[in-house]
Amino acid sequence: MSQARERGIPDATVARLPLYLRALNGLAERGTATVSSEDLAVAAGVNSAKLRKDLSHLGSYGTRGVGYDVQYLIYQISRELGLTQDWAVAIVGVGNLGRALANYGGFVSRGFRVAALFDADRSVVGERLVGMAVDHIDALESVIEDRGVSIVVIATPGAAAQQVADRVIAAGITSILNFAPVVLTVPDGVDVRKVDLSTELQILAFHEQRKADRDTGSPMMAGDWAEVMDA
Amino acid sequence: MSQARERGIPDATVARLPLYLRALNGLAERGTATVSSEDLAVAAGVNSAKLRKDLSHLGSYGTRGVGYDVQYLIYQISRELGLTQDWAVAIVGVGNLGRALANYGGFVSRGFRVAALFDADRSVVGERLVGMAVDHIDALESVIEDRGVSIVVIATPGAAAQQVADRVIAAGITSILNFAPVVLTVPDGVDVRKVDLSTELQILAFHEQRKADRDTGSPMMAGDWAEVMDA
DNA sequence: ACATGTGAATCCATTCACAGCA
DNA sequence: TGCTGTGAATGGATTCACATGT
Repeated sequence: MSQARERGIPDATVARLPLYLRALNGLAERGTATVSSEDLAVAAGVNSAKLRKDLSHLGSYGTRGVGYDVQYLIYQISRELGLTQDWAVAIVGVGNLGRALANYGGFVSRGFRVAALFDADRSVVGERLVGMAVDHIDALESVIEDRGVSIVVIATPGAAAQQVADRVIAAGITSILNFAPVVLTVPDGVDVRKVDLSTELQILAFHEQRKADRDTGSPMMAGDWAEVMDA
Repeated sequence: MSQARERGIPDATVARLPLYLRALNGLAERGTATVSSEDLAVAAGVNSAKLRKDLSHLGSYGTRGVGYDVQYLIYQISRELGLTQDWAVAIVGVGNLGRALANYGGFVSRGFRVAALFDADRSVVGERLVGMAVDHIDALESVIEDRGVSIVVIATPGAAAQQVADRVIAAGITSILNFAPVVLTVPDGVDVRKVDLSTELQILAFHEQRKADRDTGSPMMAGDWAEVMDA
């Protein structure tokens, strides 16, 4: 039975666990004690076979004929995701986006804590934000060390991002959430996840265009690319 | 030859096209005229076989023995993504995040234009932001119609998101970029992409925990979940 | 000689469908 | 009976490796 917990949970599964956790928290708030894979799947927006397979990678936490205990499953998923400890997060780049991230309540949900803010602009350094003074980027390494930061969010302009990544990695960081629109090059063992607004918009535009083409029946002319390109 | 353009490009490929486009723009700025799949793959952070397979879905735009013409490939990918027209984007929810998105220059890169801003808070309505007055959410349908909005970004609190989605969909929108931490339920034919900060952090925490466990060799005790859960 | 474009092989994820258990 | 947990079947995506064309 269950080869489950011995080695690696599939990436696709890990990526959905936060989703399940959120759905479970919603159920818990409404006082639901027990939930079937079918109901939980609906709440999380996935199909129930996938949900059961995903949960089976963690272990056998359900009861046949009954379903899953909501509180128990919340705990198991939280533990698996490492949310029973709290993680010190640093945000590098306190521009529009960095500020929004620092203030965004849901962002620093249970398990995470903004422990440091950095910027290169001296006129921003010292400003207080969510009860925390912005440090100058010069202090990056020492502050990361002192405050036990283990996850770094990069919210700088694209041009600065790789350099910031290099420095935090040298300082021992192995988990980076990158909002800058560049591909970061990092050594093995460092995890980078990226959030890329313009990429997401472009993917939507692609599908939107497809829908429009299908409706009008217009065949999307080949066109002379040269005239569009120069400037 | 090439079944390419006749029917659907794989989703995984579509999701990478913006990446290639960005890498190509970087090369173009440095005056590079021609690039091999190997070099472009490095710039985009993928492997070259994947890159070639991806591009082959668009057509045969390379030259054997030579590589790809940078400008030409930029044009072809742009066209495929629908970036040769410009898309009117509305942002719903002008809080911290909505403001950051509106101001984020790279966000509204070539092909996209912020055409409307909405908020439910009367004290925000009328405020000007990126040369545009914030409209009250009551005007959602009429403004979307009037300004030809085709992509809506939801940056509201979670509780309002589904309601906003229902309304914009009723108004004819079929492309939504959702920043609110909820699973949106939408009819077939509507595309939703979500950007979820806390999910990304949780995925990083999972891997970070794995690394820590591997280093310490600590087996992650089973623990009594009850004591962690009550409150 | 060289780099693309692509069948074939492989790997991973999803879905099906049912055995096993409460 | 009802719902979980999971082998088996399916479907996609990635990678390999080379035939093809310049």
